[in-house]
Amino acid sequence: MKITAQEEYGLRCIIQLARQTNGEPLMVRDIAEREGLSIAYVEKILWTLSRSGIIESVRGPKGGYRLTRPCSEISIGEVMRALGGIPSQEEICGQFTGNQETCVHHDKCDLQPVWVSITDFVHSVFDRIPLSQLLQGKLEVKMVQMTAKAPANLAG
Amino acid sequence: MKITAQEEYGLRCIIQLARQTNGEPLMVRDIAEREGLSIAYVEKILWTLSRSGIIESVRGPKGGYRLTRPCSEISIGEVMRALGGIPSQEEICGQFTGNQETCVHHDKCDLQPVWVSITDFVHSVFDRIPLSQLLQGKLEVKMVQMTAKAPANLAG
DNA sequence: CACATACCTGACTTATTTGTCAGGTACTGG
DNA sequence: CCAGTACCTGACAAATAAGTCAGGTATGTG
Repeated sequence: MKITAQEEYGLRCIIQLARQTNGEPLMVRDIAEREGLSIAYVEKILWTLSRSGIIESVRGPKGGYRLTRPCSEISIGEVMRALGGIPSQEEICGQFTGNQETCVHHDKCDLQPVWVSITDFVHSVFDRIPLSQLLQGKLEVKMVQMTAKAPANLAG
Repeated sequence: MKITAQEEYGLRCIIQLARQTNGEPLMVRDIAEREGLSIAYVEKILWTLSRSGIIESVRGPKGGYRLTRPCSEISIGEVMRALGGIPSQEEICGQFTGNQETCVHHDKCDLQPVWVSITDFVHSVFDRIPLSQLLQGKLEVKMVQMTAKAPANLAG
């Protein structure tokens, strides 16, 4: 379970935009410098984000990028999805088909409930954290413990 | 946040071993057939798992692989870690350093608490599910909702 | 309207992950 | 002690992700 470069750098770039309180667009060059990334790479990442409508560009002198909505109304989850993000359960099962066209387990998969639970949870966590919350210093995220159990009639 | 092929197929292979109730080793060929994977690929995956000591091989005729402990004493988390698994917080911060040697954010990173919370949680979920629980039909995993908040003095 | 600024975008290179191949080693049975 | 079975292992090939390059387009200023 890996965090991709797209996700990490994409979130970091959009956090830079969220920091921009005066409403003026922020240049790619500035973002690249602040994050220690190349201009070309930041352009590519921001282009991806702008296609999803989360950010928009302003061309010409004094141009740059800015959020299309206040940062309190944009969740991390939305950004993650725009960046490729966490797969849905269908995507997971459709992705690992081995040598076959479809997964050999069909709907009798022991692993599927695990992936579904984890990914659903991660989605729900990310959907509840707006960008604004990341800017307020050390964010505290508390998560109550889960329980896992098989149907009682089969347990033993 | 992607599930890797190693994790998916590694877990599926070890589930096949966990199904083997008579204590006899299971051949690579059988696993490959049941999972729709090539023999060579399954060999590679099982070799990785055997290096970590979770499974062991029996050579020669009637040989194969088996778990080194009862499946009730092996957690998914342990298997995931053997397969590359979920990164620790240090690994995440050390991985995305852009053009620099180290991440430009040092310890003032807005994103770090998010990754730490999520990965800690995922670890704790996986560590609590033993392989035996996966075999008992449809596993139910319930997770109570999390809360996220910034320190009150900075909120607004 | 010319020019500088700064975004736009597809093609390309490089790195990493995924999956295969080939030849080797250990064990068992006759 | 020979032959067949089945694991062992490094090197290679293919696919995907990460990151760069080059030339283009829109906008504001004098």
